[in-house]
Amino acid sequence: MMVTEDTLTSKEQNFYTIEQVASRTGFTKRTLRYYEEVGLLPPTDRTEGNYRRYSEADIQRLERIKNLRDLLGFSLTDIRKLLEVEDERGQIKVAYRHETEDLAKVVQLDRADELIRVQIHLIEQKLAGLEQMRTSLLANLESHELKRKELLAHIDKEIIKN
Amino acid sequence: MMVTEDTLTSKEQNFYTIEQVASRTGFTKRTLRYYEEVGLLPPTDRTEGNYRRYSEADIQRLERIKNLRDLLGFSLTDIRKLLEVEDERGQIKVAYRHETEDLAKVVQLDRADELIRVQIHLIEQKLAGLEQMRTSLLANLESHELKRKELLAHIDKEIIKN
DNA sequence: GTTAACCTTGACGTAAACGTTAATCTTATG
DNA sequence: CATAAGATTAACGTTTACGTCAAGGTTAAC
Repeated sequence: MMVTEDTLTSKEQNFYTIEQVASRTGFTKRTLRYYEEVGLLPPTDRTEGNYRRYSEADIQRLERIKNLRDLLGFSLTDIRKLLEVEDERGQIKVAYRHETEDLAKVVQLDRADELIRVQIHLIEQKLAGLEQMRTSLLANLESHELKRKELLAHIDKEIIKN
Repeated sequence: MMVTEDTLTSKEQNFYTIEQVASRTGFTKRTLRYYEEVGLLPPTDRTEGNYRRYSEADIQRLERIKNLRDLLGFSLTDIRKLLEVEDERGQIKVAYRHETEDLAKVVQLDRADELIRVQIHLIEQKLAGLEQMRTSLLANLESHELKRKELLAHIDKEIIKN
């Protein structure tokens, strides 16, 4: 039998089995392996027996993926690109300590910004479309409200007449 | 050779070939036929020679479908259900002239509103998620701007020193 | 140390949403 | 009326995003 609770609370480093991550994130185990396979999630740590061990960081990345997929409707390819940009940004921060050329840093910042701006543009397009849809739907509700009043007034008249 | 402009402006009834609809909506011709096949778009009128003739109403429905698909990320099955609801609403309007029961109309309006509200809720959730993403990305740009200034200042100092 | 529960990697299967090709028919000009 | 440009259906192909075995290795508990 297997434990259901995490037994590695010793070093405060919390790890999770694929089963635990599946139940906590809502993804299936298959999906978790698939995301690793296609490069959405970097290969996790492994145990001695080659079992995957997920970290808190992995889980947070998965939550991010879920938002991008379910909330924003991005394809996995889109998501991978988005996350690659973020990863690159992370690496820029690391490079900050090892890079000797200040100019090279600036160039990398410029590159990161360029990609971020692309993302923002995409997001703003979706925002505009969604807002338009919303106002249109709200207008529908308004017009229904009017019709409802008319109908109810008419019904009242009928009642009074009898 | 075929005309590129519509030649049927006689009865003010504007019709479009599948090619024209494709270029105006951004869907491919294959997709337009497919949507008809799976019941997303009701079978259009046909010409004598069995060519599809799209109306303005068809185009508007297609724009709606595009929004639901691209902006909200609904599956075609979801969209079909949503549009079926709207069709129901359309039929309510027709029923407006034939329905004798005012109360029945009100009930149907209520039902329609309920479903519209569900859509609005979905949209607002997506809006919130997108706005959060945008502000987060904008914050990134800001912080990069700061770092860039620091780096450039440092570079200037180096230059002056030499 | 065996067994049940859980993991691993293939590898093949599948549903959705179209793409592509083929064979044939229409139709607006020259 | 011939013909090029565009339309039709039918059918098979493709991509994405996983589902589903199958064959075997691992581990905790008895």
